[in-house]
Amino acid sequence: MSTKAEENYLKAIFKLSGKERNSVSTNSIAEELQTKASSVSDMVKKLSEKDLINYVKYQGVSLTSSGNFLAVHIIRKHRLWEVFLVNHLNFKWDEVHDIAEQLEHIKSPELVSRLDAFLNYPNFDPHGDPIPNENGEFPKSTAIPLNELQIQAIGKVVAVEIDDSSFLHYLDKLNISIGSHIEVLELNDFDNSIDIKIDDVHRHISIDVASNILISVL
Amino acid sequence: MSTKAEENYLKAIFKLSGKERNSVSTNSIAEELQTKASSVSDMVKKLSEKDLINYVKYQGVSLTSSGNFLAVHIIRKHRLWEVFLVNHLNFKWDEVHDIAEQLEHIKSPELVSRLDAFLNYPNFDPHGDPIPNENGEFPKSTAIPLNELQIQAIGKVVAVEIDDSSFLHYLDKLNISIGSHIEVLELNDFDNSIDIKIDDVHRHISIDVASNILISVL
DNA sequence: ATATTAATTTAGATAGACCTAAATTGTAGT
DNA sequence: ACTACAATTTAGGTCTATCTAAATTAATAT
Repeated sequence: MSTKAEENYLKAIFKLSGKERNSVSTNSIAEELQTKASSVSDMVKKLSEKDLINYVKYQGVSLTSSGNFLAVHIIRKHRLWEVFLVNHLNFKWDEVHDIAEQLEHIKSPELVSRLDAFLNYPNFDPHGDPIPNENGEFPKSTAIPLNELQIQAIGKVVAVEIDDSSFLHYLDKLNISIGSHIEVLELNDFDNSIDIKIDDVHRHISIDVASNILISVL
Repeated sequence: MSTKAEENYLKAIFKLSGKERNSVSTNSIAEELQTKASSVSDMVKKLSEKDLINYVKYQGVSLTSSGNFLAVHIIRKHRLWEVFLVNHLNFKWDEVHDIAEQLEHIKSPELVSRLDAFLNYPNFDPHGDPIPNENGEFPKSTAIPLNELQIQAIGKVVAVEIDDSSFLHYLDKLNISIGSHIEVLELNDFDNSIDIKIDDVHRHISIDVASNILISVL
């Protein structure tokens, strides 16, 4: 049985290793989990003994298939709970992260599958992030980050890559939400910022914001 | 901020001290929480330092008003989640206890009040147990244990006092559920067992079962 | 090739929650 | 009033998950 701390480490490693399944450094895990590198060294040893990660001293870690499976299932729970909180308890999308962080550690496979059914087997959470099914498979998405669009491209916001409340709050202020239609007006080479049009309003956004907004091109 | 362990102790003390708010012994807490008396001694000291309980060595403990408040709110969360699990996720009443034990420790006042609203401010959980409101006040009930009924009395089952799945399963087998109509046919002095009629079927039940079924007399 | 530096690991502590075994206290029965 | 026993507490240890500070290893730059 995995502890909450272990689950948080697996989730962090999953997140950091990205789609390319890169190996992840001790320091980056420490940064992600707001803890010290020495603590990470300790935990990484334990996870390795449990065969949840591959670990060679001084060479970073990567998830084993069972570690990956566990991580994905925690993400599944997190995102299902977010759907519940937003769709049924009327939370806003920027309010649910911390609560879902707690709920994701509830242990009951039956609960997860019934929650999934109750929510009508959603494929995406309120931030547009894909929800893996019980086999750990993610729904496909062809979305690309807003900053990779061509000039004059028109697309629809399908997801955001950060679930941090200050970021989401900022998007709310710009009137950007899942489903918003966006047209790229101008790409500014000097700072990589972008001029866009949303609901006929012109906006100027930074690369940091744009790269975390996923678009499906129309 | 209270830990899970502390919350479980407060809940246990609340349960054991009963309506009379009796002082509770170390041993009984250990028994209730399936732990050792020495562990209870340790924890009781900590809770006392936090002013959640009154504690004098060798003389048992009782909840302070803030301890009581906390305990009641955990019970509130537990019971609200049980309503959710049974009414919305279609769990059976004998399946929800362990999951609610986990959910009750989720920390988010906003979540509790929204869940309460979503569930339509229920007064009783699926076992008929009263759900305290946000001020910690329990809805009144005039129900009495089945074993205290007079012969020939007719009543309705309004609650059960044990949440244990084997007990609930047994009641299912006897066809007893919240709302069942029961008539007392015979009281057997020698073993305090009772003959009852449910849905025109005669049943024989022990005092141990009867004392945990609460009846509202018709 | 080697020295510096940055990343990582180890050593040794701490805090929470538990344990066993030993010591202490309260109380019931004579 | 005293003794025996049961209940309770203390002492000292374990395990998990942290930490700081020191030591080690890897990588980089000259």
